[in-house]
Amino acid sequence: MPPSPIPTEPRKQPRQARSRATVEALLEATAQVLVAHDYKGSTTARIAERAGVSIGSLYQYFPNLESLVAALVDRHAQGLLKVMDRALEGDEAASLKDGLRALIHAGLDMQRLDPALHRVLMEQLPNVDRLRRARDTSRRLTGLIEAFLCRHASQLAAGREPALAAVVVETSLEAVAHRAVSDYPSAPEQQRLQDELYDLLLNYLTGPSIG
Amino acid sequence: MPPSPIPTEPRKQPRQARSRATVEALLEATAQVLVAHDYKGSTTARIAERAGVSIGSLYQYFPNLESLVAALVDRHAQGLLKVMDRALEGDEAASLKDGLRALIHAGLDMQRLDPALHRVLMEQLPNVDRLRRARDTSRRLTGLIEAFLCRHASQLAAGREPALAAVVVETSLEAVAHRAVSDYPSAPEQQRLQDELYDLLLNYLTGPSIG
DNA sequence: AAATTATGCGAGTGTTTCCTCATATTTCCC
DNA sequence: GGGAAATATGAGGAAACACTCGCATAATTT
Repeated sequence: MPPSPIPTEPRKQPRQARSRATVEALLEATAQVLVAHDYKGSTTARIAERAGVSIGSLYQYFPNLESLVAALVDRHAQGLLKVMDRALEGDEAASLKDGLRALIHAGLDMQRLDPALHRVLMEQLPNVDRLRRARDTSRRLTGLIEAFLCRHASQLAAGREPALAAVVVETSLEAVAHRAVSDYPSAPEQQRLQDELYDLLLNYLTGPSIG
Repeated sequence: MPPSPIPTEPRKQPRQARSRATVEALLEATAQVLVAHDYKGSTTARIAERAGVSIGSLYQYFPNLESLVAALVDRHAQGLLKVMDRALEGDEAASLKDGLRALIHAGLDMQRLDPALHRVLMEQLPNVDRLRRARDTSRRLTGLIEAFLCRHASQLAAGREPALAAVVVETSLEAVAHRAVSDYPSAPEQQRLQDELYDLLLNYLTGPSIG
C-alpha cells in the first residue's frame, strides 16, 4: 500500500507583512519542535504554541502538519544547493585540487547550516511525500560535482568516469562530513577528518583505477 | 528538554514455546508494519493484528511500542556485526587487498540483509532511546575495521593512522554501499559501484597522504 | 469612516492510539 | 487428573491528536 497522497501545498499565500511574519514564525517553530521532539512528537498544537500563534492561524496557511515539514525541507534544500553552487562555480575551483578543497569545505558547511535540523529532516524526509524533491536535491548536487569533474577531466585517472565518480564523491563526502560534524565536535578533530577527506577523494580521483 | 526516558526493557520473558512464537511473530510483524507504514503509522493494534495476536498479548511482553522497535534494532545490529565480523576474521582477510574486498562485500551484504527494514530502522533510530546502542554498533564496526587495518599497518601509506582511517572507511563504505543498494538496484550497476568503492578505499589507504 | 478584505483566535468535535484489566484458555508438573 | 503457572483475549477507559468553524480584530481600500 503506497502512502496516502497527503497534500503539501500551502493553503493560502500571506499578503500582509503581519501574516508573513506568522508564516515565518511557524516555520521556525516547526524546525525547533522537530529538533526537540522528533517527528512523532511534533504536534500542530506544540508548533503553534512555540510560534506564539493560535492553531487556527496555523491551519490558515498550512493544510496539515506534513505541509509544514515539506516547506521546511524545500527551504533547507535550497540552502544546501546554494552553498555547493557557490563553492564550485567560483574562482576557487580553478584547479582540481583547489576545487576539491572548496568542495569539502562546502560539504562541511552544508552540515553546519543547521546540523540538528539537517539531521531530523534527513531522517524524516521519507515520511513527507516531498521525498522526490529531496532526491532531486541529491541528484542536482551530484550533477554539480559531475560538471566540476568534467571540467578537470584531464587530471582524472584513466578510466575514471565523471558520472560514476560524482556519485561516489557526493555520497562519501556527505557521509564523512556528516560524521565529522555530528560525532567530532571539536575543531581540531574536524580539521583532521577534513584532511583525511581530502586524501580520500583526491587519491580516488587521481590514483590508479584498479577496478 | 531531553526526550522523556521511555522504558524499552522487555516486560517479561517468554518461557514456553508458544509464547516464544508469539514474541517472534510480534517482532516479525513489527518489521513488516514498520516497512509498510513508517514509524508514525505503526500502531500497536496494527502490529498485533499482523502478528495474529491480541493486543493484550503484545503488552505482556513489551511495555510499549518503542520497546518493540528497540528489540528489533538490537537484533538487526547483532546481524550486522556478525556479517562484518565473519568477513574480517576469516582467512579471506589475509592480505590487505583481499580483506578490503571482503570488507566491501560485507558492507553490501549488510545493506542487503533486509534493505527496507534497514532503512526504516536507520531513519527511526534516533526516536528510540536505544540510539546509544546503535552508536555502539557503529563504533564496534569501526573497531573491527581498525583492528583489521592494524594487522596490515605495514601496507598502509605513511602517516595513515588506523584509528582515524577506520572512521573514514567505515563511514564512506556504509554510505556508498547504502546508495548502491537503494538507488542502483540492477546487478551490473551495483558491481560497478562496488569496483569504485574498492578504488576509493584502496587508494585512500595505500596512496600518498597529503593532508 | 465605511466597507471590504486579510488575519487571528481557541474552544470544541470526532477520531485515533496507547495501554489496562478482568476473564478465559492452554500448558506444565506432580 | 488436578492444581498452579503461563499465556491469550479484546472490550473499554483515558489521553492525545488533527483539524474546523464561528467570531473578533486589524489592515487596506474607496
